[in-house]
Amino acid sequence: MFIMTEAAKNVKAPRTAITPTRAENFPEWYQNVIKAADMAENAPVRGCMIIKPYGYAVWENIQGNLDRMIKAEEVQNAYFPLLIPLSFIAKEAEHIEGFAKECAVVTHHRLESDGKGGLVPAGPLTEPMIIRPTSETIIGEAFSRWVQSYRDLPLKTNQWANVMRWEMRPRIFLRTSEFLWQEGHNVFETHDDAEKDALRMIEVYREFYENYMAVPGFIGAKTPDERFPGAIETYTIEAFMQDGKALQGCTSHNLGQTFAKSSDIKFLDRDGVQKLAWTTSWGLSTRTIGGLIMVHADDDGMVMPPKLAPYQVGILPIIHDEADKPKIMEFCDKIRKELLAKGVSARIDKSGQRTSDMMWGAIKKGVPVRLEIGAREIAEGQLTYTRRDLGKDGKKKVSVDEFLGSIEGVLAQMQKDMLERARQRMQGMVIEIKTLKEMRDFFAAEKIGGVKIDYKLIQDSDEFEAIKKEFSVTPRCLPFADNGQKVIVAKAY
RNA sequence: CGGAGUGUAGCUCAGCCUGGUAGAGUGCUAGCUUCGGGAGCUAGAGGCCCAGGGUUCGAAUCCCUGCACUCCGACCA
Repeated sequence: MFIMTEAAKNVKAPRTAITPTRAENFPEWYQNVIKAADMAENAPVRGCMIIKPYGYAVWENIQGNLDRMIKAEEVQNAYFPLLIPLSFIAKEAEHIEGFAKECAVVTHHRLESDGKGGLVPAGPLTEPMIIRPTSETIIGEAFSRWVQSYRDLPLKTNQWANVMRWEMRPRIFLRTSEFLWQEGHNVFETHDDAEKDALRMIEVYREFYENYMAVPGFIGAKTPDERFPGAIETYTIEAFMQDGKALQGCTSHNLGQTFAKSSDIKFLDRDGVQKLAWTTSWGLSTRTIGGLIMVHADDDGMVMPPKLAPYQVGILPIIHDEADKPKIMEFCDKIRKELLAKGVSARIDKSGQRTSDMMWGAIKKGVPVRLEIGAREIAEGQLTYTRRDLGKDGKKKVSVDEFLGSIEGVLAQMQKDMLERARQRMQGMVIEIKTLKEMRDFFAAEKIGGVKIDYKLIQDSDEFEAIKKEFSVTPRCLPFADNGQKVIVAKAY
């Protein structure tokens, strides 16, 4: 090591791939990470996004893994229509009140020339349709026909679909008017079965969040005013982003008999009596990708957890001399095939860019492991690789056999380290307090994160209402870990 | 829906105050030298200056009216 002069420092001034940095301007940093990783862009329609191949690959990995976990719960996939007759949603008072403001309405079915080169809607519909903001009502209608006997229960159905909620203030991935999700809808004989199911599904999500996303969270129940319209219980995972705001990562609702009543889902029980069924619904959306970014990305861009990465190893051919190119590319391809045989996804950068551009491209995309292969590696039989989350100091040089033998372990370790790092950060962000005075001081000091407090202290409290309003914070959840006795309060996305 | 800001090259923006017909950086294309944590030179392609109206001999620039986007609130399962 040597001591750098001031001049040398300026030349080598630390430069982040993303500007501004997280500390400088978090919302702008977030958007730039997405742009730099080439994951998505805003669409011509306000509030809608185009998910680009690299971002969509993450969604496909979320789908693939979560779908397998959902099916393990004996749930079957189906598909229900995008358009819902207005009369369906009007059936349930509380539900409609929750969604009415956000509904897009289809009122016409035909376009005609206006004689001035434009088109105008003609053919008004006798009954307007809404574009589904969620599918409880239309699935309820089907279930009322499908469910006749206790023998038809439990009925467990999931759909992967797009939904639309007209948003006042869209943010890419986090809050878009159209988004992709899965929504599960289950029907049971009893309240207890439904309650167990709602709890079971939040547990499935917890496993998914921790094991695949490497994102920890506070798992618990929503306070009554934060519940899904029509639900008797809503369970959630509240994850904490690097700016200290909470993000509801998914939800699982015990809907009681609310929707069974409005959709008339009844079954003939063993005792010959017609009974109203009990339902649940549970969902996880593309919003989760926003959380993935805000939890893991750094000032150099995205950091992909290996299990959700579009490709886990980015192979960068280092070519100094054109004559070496065929040999190097052939070697890269050989390594790629060996990785694929082990179930490790890999991609060779064939862009022909300069080394540093390929390198930074992979960094910004958050490719878990970068593998540099040049004439040197081939000559020495060694491979040079770097874990994205450790930075350049984590660069390692090992033999080909050692690399192939250890890569799965390296990826697994990275996945584990990312979760652990996120967990440490989350724990440091939420402090336990005893009084509302402390809560006021905490938010007044603009501290990063949230607080945990005795739930009783915020119930029917005018001071808490005042704090909520003044600092725009909300109760996020009553963690299971505290048996519902305590509540987490924070700003939220 | 309120407050603020911004619409000019693929992207980031300057020019506008003080009207005279289009600029920079970056990216892109080609060539050469380079290349292992952000390289340099040369040449080139690329713009209905958000839209509509007005003022003017003349508007990216001044004045109206829209529209869109961004940020901050409100709202939000």
